[in-house]
Amino acid sequence: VSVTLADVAERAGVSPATVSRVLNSNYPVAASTRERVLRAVDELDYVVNGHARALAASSSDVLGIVVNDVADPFFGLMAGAVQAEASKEDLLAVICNTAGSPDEELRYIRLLLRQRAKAVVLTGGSRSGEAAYVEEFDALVRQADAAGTQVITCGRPAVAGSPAIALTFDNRRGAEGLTRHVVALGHRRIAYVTGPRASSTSADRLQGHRDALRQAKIPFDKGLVVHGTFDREAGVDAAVRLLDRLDRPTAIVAANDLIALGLIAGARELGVKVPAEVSVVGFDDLPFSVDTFPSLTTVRIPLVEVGRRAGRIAIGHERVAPGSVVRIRSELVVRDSLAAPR
Amino acid sequence: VSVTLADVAERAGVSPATVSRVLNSNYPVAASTRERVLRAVDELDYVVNGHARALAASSSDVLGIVVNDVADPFFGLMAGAVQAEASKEDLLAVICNTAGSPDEELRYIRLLLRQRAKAVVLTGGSRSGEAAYVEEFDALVRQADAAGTQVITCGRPAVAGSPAIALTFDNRRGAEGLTRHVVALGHRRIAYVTGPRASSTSADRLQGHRDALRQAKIPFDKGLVVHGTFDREAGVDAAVRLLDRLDRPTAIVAANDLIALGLIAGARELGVKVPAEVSVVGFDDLPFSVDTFPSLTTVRIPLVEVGRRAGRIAIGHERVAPGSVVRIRSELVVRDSLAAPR
DNA sequence: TTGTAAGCGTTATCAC
DNA sequence: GTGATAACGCTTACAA
Repeated sequence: VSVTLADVAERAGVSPATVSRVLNSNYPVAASTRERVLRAVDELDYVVNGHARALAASSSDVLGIVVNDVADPFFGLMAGAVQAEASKEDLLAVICNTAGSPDEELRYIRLLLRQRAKAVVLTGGSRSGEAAYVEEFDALVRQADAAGTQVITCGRPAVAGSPAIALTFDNRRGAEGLTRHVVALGHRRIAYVTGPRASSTSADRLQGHRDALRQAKIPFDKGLVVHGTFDREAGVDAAVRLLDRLDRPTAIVAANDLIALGLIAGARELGVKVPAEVSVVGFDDLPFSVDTFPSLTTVRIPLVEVGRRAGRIAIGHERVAPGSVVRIRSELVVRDSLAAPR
Repeated sequence: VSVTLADVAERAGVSPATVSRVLNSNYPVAASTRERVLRAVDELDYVVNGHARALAASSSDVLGIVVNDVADPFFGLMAGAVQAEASKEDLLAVICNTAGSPDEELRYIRLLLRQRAKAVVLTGGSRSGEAAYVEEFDALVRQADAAGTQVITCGRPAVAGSPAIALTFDNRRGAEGLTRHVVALGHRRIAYVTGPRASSTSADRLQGHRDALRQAKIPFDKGLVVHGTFDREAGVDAAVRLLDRLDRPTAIVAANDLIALGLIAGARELGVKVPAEVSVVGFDDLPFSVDTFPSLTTVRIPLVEVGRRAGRIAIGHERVAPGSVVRIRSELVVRDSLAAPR
């Protein structure tokens, strides 16, 4: 069905090579010939076959970005920044949405490797636990390295011996500092709403929270931990579970801002005042966290900078040795959703 | 540098054809042979060349989604929904971020056509005005049709005679209803903060606003219109311009929720109470609009359903004739950011 | 300036 | 079951 370069050549009365030259304008071609070729292209609605081209020229100008959830600004911010850098080098960045599925993630990585992408940027934490996944993932990273595709992770723990370049977030320390701050204000009964069990980000942040509790000699109470997902709804659900009872906590620490947002919304629905009756804090400092009411106390991760950095490494503007680990610092951001307990 | 199928064949002591058969498991192969081949694949870290495969098999399992801004949930919601549908058919959806640049948009569409994507889903309004862009865009849609790539637009005005399938938003009617509602509450001095001039979405919504003013016999005052972009910052800027003066409007209509969010934030900074001193309304009903303070009165566009619909059409689960137009209805959502003027 | 022809790394159609 | 071998549609020396 498809019209090929040969068809165009025939129609223009020239050789395929000439058509190719016109199309790539990387070689002198007589103006009149060029003219005829372009007309033929137009008349036939010809579109080069990218696969054939990539195969023949063994070139590739695409760069992949893998995200868990495009609708979550946490990922959107990083992805957008990577894309912006990529476009500076005329690379085309394609974003792949796994919707949180490990299988989809692997499928997309495979796709990108098959397409010989220049680089693959993986955003978000890894999945601990699932052995098959971890093994396959590591194998893919090795293959990528062998095939010359650079792998850059953003927010995933560095794997010893892996050729991937890791931009890591100090989730544990950030969470520790956050809870320490909550404790410093006098809170003792502090709940925690965590993300998916399998997520390394969840695990690290929860660990940081526990570190802070231990330092303050506050016993860790499992009954005050709610497990869920990383989205707003999880926060709303958790609010109901934590606030609709007599022995409610004076503060709730959320594993991310989206959950915190849900907590605030849930509290409002239940008629519980934030921060007067319960404090809520988040993590990530997504743009909306300044617009919630009350505005959110949280831990800032410079996501746009992370994306920009990953992009620059991917396009070779910043040279980093394979296997390097770049630690991204997070920072406490104090706003209005946290106050001393009454 | 790259290891090829032939390398694997040699290592396994079989022919390339056999390796191919093992890899695609679409043909009987002796278990022992298969075993050897797989080991060779593993040892060599072999990754099939997707371009060669696509060329030889003339197959393609990718679907493209073009968005203006990944970090904007307006696009993220649609893109995520399209992706979710695509994955049901084992298609891989790649999202391309144009960052609002017409050139990038065209580049990505070209990329997708070259890659012989199954379908291309274009989200967001079109750019009116720029003739060269419009012409090139229409040419690409024609080429896509010729090459068998289905084009589906979401929120872009339908083009007569175009083979693209258009899911259109009733921006004009939605905006008209919104402003009519504002007027009904008694507002007469109503400002409008619009998006990019070249955007069809901007133009349509502003037109709807003017329609409503005309019906109410309220003269249109250019001094009350602020031009900007579709993001939060534009709203903050507009707030300063509109509220920091004596003859300030009693209500401000924003071209989208992000702008409205900025307006509310700006008003708060200026110490102007919403809705007591100024009402603010938005458009789109993004998820956060229920979490702002006060919550946002807006017009709902069912973005997730739109994306799902586009996805279903793209994967052939829903049959729609080329050139069809599907009108998506919008709906007024009344919340707290709008009140009668004092 | 233009044409010829040899790849690029797969898959698919034959034979064996 | 397995192995040659011809496509697939393009780029790029090398010739002319």
